[in-house]
Amino acid sequence: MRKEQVTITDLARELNVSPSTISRALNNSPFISEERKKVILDLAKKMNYSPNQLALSLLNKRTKILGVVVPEITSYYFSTAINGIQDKVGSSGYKLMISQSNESFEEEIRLMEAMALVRVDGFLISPSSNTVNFDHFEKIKGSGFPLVIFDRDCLGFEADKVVVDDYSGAFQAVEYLIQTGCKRIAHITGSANLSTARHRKNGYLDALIKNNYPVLDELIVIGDDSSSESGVACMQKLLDLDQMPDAVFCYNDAIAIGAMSIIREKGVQIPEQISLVGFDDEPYSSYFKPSLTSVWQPIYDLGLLSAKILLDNLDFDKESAEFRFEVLKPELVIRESSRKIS
Amino acid sequence: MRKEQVTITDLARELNVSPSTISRALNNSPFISEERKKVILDLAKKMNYSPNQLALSLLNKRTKILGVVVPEITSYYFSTAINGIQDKVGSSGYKLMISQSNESFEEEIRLMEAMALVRVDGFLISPSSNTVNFDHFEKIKGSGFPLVIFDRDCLGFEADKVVVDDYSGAFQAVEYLIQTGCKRIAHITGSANLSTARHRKNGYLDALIKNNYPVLDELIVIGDDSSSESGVACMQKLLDLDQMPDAVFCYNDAIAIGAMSIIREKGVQIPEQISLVGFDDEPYSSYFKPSLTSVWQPIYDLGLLSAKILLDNLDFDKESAEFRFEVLKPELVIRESSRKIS
DNA sequence: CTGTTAGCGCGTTCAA
DNA sequence: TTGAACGCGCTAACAG
Repeated sequence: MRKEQVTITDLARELNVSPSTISRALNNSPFISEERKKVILDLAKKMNYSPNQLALSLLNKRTKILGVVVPEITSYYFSTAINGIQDKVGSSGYKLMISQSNESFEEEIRLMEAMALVRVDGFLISPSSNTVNFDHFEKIKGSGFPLVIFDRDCLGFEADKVVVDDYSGAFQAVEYLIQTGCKRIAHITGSANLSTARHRKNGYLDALIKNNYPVLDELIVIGDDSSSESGVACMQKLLDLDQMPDAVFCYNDAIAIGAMSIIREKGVQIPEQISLVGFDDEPYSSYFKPSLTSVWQPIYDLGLLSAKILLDNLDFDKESAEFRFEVLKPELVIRESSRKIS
Repeated sequence: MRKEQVTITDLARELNVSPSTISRALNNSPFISEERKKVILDLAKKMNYSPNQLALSLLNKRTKILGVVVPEITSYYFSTAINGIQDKVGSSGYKLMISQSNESFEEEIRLMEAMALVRVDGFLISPSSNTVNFDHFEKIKGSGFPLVIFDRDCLGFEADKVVVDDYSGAFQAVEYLIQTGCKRIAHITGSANLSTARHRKNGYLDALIKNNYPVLDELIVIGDDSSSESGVACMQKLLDLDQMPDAVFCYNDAIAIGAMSIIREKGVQIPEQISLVGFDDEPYSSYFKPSLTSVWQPIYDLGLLSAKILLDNLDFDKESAEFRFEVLKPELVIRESSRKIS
């Protein structure tokens, strides 16, 4: 059976004083005698009293809870970002309400509405890949909830945003492939609805163009999702071309790992015949054989900074200050799956 | 600036009726005329009214929030369990407050206390590897919070528990190694404080004993943690022995992956010279070269079932019913890193 | 220094 | 059918 909690009224009755006196003692107000305070504090401890945050939240209109919505929690990427978020807000006494949209637009709306009802103090959102309009964000923002968008940008929606410079990461990677002498560089891209996928693809395209490489449609493939299985399927297509590519830049490591397995299966040598580059630099990527060249992202810092910005906005209500747009720099990590610069 | 929320009082004033009438309309009580109800509902929608869960929680003494504490959210293992939990409770309108202890005992206590203050309706806990006593669990339980322990058992603490049969998984794996002709089977174990590590080690030991294999201390190594880096270090020790093992059963896949890399580096063949078996069956494990033989765990189901049990306990206050102890069965997945049965 | 009053937003008595 | 009163647990304003 649920035990009744001890309230200040209980303490007050026990000591024959008023609840406010108890309250004062508990919050060490100056307007109370030391001896009384001591007695009250002792009793509180003895009776195992703890304040009811619900009542306080109702009173203060702040819950000290932050809402976090990510596409999926099972990915190394987003769980690391959450890691950064928690490390930032934990010390300030904020708790996290976390949910995953599973890349569903409707679910994202549902989750945010539920969190709004709980009166979270603010939102940290990484939109789903199927989020096609931002009415729900506007509504949340319009209701006065501070909101920070992270990792995935939403064009046309104004808010504080923290993202990684995917374009630059992709550009670096592809230019590196060019420098190592690769001639036919393919790209396995992600959902066109993802800002990250678009930017990485643009980085790929611009690196080709800048170096006077032709852009060949047959060398750009898109899979059903961003999984290793999809990587296998996409790579299969590339291997089946009349002329195989001699390098593949993948949207992420999962795809690259899938690609690696099918390349190996076909007896094609990495990196001698095909150079392979991923994106994300997941922990296991350095343990593959050959170890995977990839673009490392400051994803923990991304979580940290997003949380910091949200906390800043919580402190003083900003009326219409300009929004922050922070871009973090990724870094190419060169390993064995790509050729060396000759 | 934070916008004031619309309350039933606002609606009442607008319509010149009492707040209770509004309340009745909103909760479609039978004691209200249809026309009034319609007017009120329309206005509520127009004014964008939404009920304040805080006030309701205070009144009902239930928040519809569940507290989840895991050692680390960044692991595939725990994030998948959380996945199962959310899928189970989401449809019932429960929200999740999730935190990671980072394997810290003190942090675990702190987090649970914070959640208790928020008055979560119940707890789903996977204890940290440094949780040496269960006073905090007893306290939480004593305060009337329903509590389910999952994945990692805590001996001596009575509660509903859902775990995986690590012993059986390990036993299966090692017996399989024996069947394939391995003679010197080593084990890289995890922190002795983890029930999972103890059970897997016992499974290893018993499989040896049952098959009249000697138990050799030099073949059992323990690392600093359960990471791939640790796997490298532990495997190094095994390779440095006068007589190298011909099989290694690892506490988890991360360790096995590390071990695999150093084995390969030394030019030792897998599985011809050394068979390698992991535990967890992480998504990437099948993509390694050679692909990793591992013990798959029903971790999503573990989350699902834990959540189900917690929800069951929430419905009707059980006074002193016996606790449930659910054990899920793991499965050996045979791949290329181990020899075949001849 | 201390007690009383009021109210955060809501649902549930009880009376009308 | 409706409204007034009350209370969930707490703090702040006011009065002593």
